[in-house]
Amino acid sequence: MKREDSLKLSSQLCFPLYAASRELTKAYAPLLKEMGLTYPQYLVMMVLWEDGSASVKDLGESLCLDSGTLTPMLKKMESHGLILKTRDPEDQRSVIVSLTKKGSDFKERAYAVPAAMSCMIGLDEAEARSLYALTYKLLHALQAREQS
Amino acid sequence: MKREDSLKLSSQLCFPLYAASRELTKAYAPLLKEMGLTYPQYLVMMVLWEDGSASVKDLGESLCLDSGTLTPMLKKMESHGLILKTRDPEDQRSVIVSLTKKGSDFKERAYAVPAAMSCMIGLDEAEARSLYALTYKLLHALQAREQS
DNA sequence: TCAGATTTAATTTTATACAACCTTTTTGCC
DNA sequence: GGCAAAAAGGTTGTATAAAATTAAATCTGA
Repeated sequence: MKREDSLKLSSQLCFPLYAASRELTKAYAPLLKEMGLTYPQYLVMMVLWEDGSASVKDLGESLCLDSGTLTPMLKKMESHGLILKTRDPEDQRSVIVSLTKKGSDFKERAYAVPAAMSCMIGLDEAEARSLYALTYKLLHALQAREQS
Repeated sequence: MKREDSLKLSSQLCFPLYAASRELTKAYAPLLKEMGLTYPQYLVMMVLWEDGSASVKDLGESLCLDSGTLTPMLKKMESHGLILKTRDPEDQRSVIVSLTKKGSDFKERAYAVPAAMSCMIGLDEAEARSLYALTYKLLHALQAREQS
């Protein structure tokens, strides 16, 4: 690529990723609205549906989010009756997040979400698999960079 | 995929996209810091470096951002001396954004940014091209959905 | 054992994002 | 011309995000 093209928006790999990520969040919104969830909140719920409970640190590592984002988000989810927060008796620094009955029951309704989304992405299965692999590879490369 | 797996975080196509997008923004930050730009502001600058000037509507269409995001962002960029805002004499509704000398001069320094980023993404050229194509395909599919 | 280092959350500050709504201006259309 | 509809940008309210700082609890090595 010529130097003078390297600053064109259309040459950027990062821009469609950034834009598609935001459009995806917007596409999720109407599906999650009936459960009163936002997309990041839905991700927290997925971790909890799978693992039962998790510390704030665990959630942060799973979702690549820090406490500055999670703490206010979890506070809202708690006030909406989806989760409970308790201190770990073994280590009082750690806050354990778990599901309420309501939060747990939402799992059944949530199965409709990935089903509906798969119709919206406009990719066939091979493309979706390829995109999945590439975004994870990119994510891991960027995370490795953070250590140094 | 089995139904019970469909809500696992590791089955989601959207999550690595969402996480990688945020990690990318973080990776850009130190490169842009010396120019006092954030990643979204850098995108605005790229449009202006390429086109010279653009209305708020043009910027919104190019970057998939609405006035609720752009208006305060452009206000900051103006106060930092990077851009100018003038009303279009042809259409008083429209605000034309253009570069100051300082903003224009930053283009030379910015060539270092895509060069540095290409080393960070951990993808070879074929993978980068493939990811570019897939994210644009996804972006366009999601945008088409918005009309309906 | 106990002082310092580390870990874990919470808080604060700054900067997006987006939906919903509002104001001003322009455009159609009769 | 006159007026409804559309277009453009701004405003408000809510929800992330991330960096930097603080505070509390735990761990660790001399």
